[in-house]
Amino acid sequence: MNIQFKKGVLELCTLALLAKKNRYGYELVNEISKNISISEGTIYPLLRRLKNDGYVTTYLEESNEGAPRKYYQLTEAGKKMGKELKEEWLTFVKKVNGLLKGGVKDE
Amino acid sequence: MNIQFKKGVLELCTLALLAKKNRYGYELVNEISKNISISEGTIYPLLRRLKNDGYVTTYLEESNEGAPRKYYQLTEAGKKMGKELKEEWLTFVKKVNGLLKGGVKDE
DNA sequence: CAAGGTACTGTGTAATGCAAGGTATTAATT
DNA sequence: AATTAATACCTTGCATTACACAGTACCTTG
Repeated sequence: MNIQFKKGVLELCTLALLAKKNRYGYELVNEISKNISISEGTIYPLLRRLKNDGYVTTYLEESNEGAPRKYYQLTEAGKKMGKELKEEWLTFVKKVNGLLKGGVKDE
Repeated sequence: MNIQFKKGVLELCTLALLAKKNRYGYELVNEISKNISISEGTIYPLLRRLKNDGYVTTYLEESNEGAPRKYYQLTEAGKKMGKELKEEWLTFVKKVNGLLKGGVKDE
């Protein structure tokens, strides 16, 4: 998979998944990996960034298996950011697809 | 506009535009800028990379105004690369959009 | 202790932004 | 005619940023 396409999109995906329900980091990696190949070392720094920027809060919860899970929860700012990013993404895709098709017509 | 979304996509757009007809650098900047904001300093290094990788060849042609124009022309490898990148892009977009919608259903 | 689930860190890569520089041609000015 | 301005065009260098990859560390169960 083309690495470059992912830039900026992982943040969008993360916010979108968290908009559905709270999740812990390892779970996010697995969910996203179903569609887009990523590794843990990519998600955790991203989550820390989101927390530093005030888009998510975290809380710990015990797990039946393994270490306690750190759940991530969207703040109001995070929800807003998620919506905006999604809009930007959809607009961006339209523009790119426009370039892919057109380009000959005029001039 | 979200800078990160552009990563990898500019190459795709460039190859797509060149697939329609040969163009010179400055023209490419203007064409792409109609949809996606970029600057010359971004496109020229990209074009050089494409040339080094054997995806395009170049030839000079005089211009009525200003310096002679360096036209960029796709090689066979470039055409192939363009098609592949486009496929990858379309697939990628589908997957991302899938994540944006779904995410709750299963599990 | 072994194994696997979970969280985190550090270093490297690669694409883009931005700013600045450089060349060539035409038009305006002197 | 010579200088200058303006425009079109090409190039380079440094900073930024997100992601990959590999490695560390903890916890729990068997």
